[in-house]
Amino acid sequence: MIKRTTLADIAKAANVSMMTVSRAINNKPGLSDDLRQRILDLVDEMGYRPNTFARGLATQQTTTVGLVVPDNTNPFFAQIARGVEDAAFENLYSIFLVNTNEDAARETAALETLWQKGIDGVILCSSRQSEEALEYQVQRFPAIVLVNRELKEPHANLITINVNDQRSAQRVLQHFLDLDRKQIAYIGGPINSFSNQRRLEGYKTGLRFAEIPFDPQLVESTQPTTEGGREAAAVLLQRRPDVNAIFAYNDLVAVGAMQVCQEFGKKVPEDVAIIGVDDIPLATIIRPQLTTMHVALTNIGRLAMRALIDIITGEGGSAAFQIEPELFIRDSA
Amino acid sequence: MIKRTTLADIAKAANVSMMTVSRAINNKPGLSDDLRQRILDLVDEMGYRPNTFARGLATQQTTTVGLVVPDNTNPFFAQIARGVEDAAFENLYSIFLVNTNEDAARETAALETLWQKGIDGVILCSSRQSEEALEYQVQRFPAIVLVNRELKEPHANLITINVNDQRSAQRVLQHFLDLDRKQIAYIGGPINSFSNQRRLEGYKTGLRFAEIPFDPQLVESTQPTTEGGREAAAVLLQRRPDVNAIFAYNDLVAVGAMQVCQEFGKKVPEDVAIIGVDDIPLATIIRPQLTTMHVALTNIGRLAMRALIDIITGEGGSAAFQIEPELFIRDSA
DNA sequence: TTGTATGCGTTATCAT
DNA sequence: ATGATAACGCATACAA
Repeated sequence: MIKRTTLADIAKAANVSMMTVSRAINNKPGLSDDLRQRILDLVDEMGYRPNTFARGLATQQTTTVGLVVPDNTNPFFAQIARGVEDAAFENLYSIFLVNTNEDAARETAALETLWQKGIDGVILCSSRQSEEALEYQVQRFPAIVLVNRELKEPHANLITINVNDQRSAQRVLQHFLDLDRKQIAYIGGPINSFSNQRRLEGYKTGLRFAEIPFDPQLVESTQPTTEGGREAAAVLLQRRPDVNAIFAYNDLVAVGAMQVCQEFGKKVPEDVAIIGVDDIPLATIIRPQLTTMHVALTNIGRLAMRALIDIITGEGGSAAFQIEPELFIRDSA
Repeated sequence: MIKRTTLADIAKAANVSMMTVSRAINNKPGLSDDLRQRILDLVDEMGYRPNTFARGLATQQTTTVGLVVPDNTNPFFAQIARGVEDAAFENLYSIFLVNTNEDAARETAALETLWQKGIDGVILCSSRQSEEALEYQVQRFPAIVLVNRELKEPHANLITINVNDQRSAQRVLQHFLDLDRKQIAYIGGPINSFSNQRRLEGYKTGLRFAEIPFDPQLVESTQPTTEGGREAAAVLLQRRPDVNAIFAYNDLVAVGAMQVCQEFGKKVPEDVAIIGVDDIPLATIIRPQLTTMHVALTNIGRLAMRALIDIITGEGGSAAFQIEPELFIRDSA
């Protein structure tokens, strides 16, 4: 393996002090243009690259952030991660990726590990931590962006980004009612998921507007996966064969539900209309194409990363972004 | 923000030297059990956690590796990434995620950035670098695992993991022939992709075995996406309406091709049989379910990470793993 | 069993 | 304009 060239090597070769070299490569004033050029040439020639973490030790800035997601395999988070990574790359930041597997303990462990690295900030997606645990994390990290999660108290180093789940759910209900569907079921995600709770609220509010009594029999909870959607839909359809509309927690669940409906001999959308949330690529791949609440996932990722940088550089903080999804009407409803 | 507790803080509080504390937390011999316990208690109490990178500076080991993929949004790489991350987590390693967007220049830039961090190794997926460029990377990084790419020369700090694309393609052809299909098209991925070239070779070999002349008209190249599959299939079907079997570069392409076939009024698999590669989750979600060469993607990720650790710890290196895919017969062929 | 000196690669501070 | 020295947080080598 090639030995790394260090500042000291360049300094020796140029017959100057390390500080002069440091100034040269960091574009700081304090040396003649001639010398600077001579040093830069040498840097090029000897293939010198500053060690990020040695620099980080000295400056207390690592230009490195953590990205914590439940599962990078889930298209929802994959899209967000892509946005985060793109924005990070553009701003010369690097990202640590960690999966929590939807497990609060593993999430805590992940944050612990990240903290040990002295990174500049964290983007935490769909956190399962308790309010207090999160408060603690907000205190210890220099900067935090929470995606899909809120916190009661504002903090100068915290920005939250949330999809407007309530409105999203209400928009879905409205569309079902426009379609004259009244037996509207909600297949929700994990019960301890916050966005699930908000969507459930929106679902109830939507029903109230339409003066349809809330019926617990029309609500199921499940894992946010296709398989979860299948299981929940099967239970639901057995219990209430009269269902003619399903609002699914996300597109994955919606697709699972759609398949089970078809397997039960119900046509989509004629017999059962289905609407998902997120608009992941799968939504336009399956047939019938999924009507869904479109969320600009990659943009959320980019926004999250930029917000984090803003906090780090002291230009932001204490904001709460609301992302407004839009109903994309396709073929399933 | 809470001030970080350092070794020095603990040392002062315990009235011992930093070294004693260091020994205590690293489980090294050289101090009484009493003292060790007293220090550990203090560590707990004061919430001390060693700074990974400060430690890395001293030891030249960061327990951090880079994961370079074309696009973490692509289920293929998402699955691999998940395996890598899981294995990393289990072994207390952290991973930097970088997307290259299938762009060789961006890949080079990514590796440059990673190298600046002084990480312990890199897992490089589907590299688009030239042979020489890769040789250079192998020389500068302490450890490298190449997924989906080979190198002519072996290196002590290099391990490659490749799917047996040739055999994979031949198996597909064999299945088509069993089905009595003779007009077999190949919708390949990007022309500069190595696995694409190997699959094309396998396709040709398969034809030769069956004594079917190779017909360039039956080969198309495209992006490894559903959209790419759609475009290529449309061109193909227009040019050769007699096609009755399609071997697709991957499942995404296969699904796109399948849809276009259906839109052209061809039934799958009756009129056109289709087989993909990878067996991503989508393969079992769409209807008809996709017949495909199953590749244990998450396992590849885990294997890659473990191989990398083996090189780092000096227990491995200079190996070339071949992953044998298996034909999963479902409904599309 | 415990401590001291030194170095990892870089930057900040204060001199010159 | 340039350099010497200390500091970042930790570990290694060597003393005591």
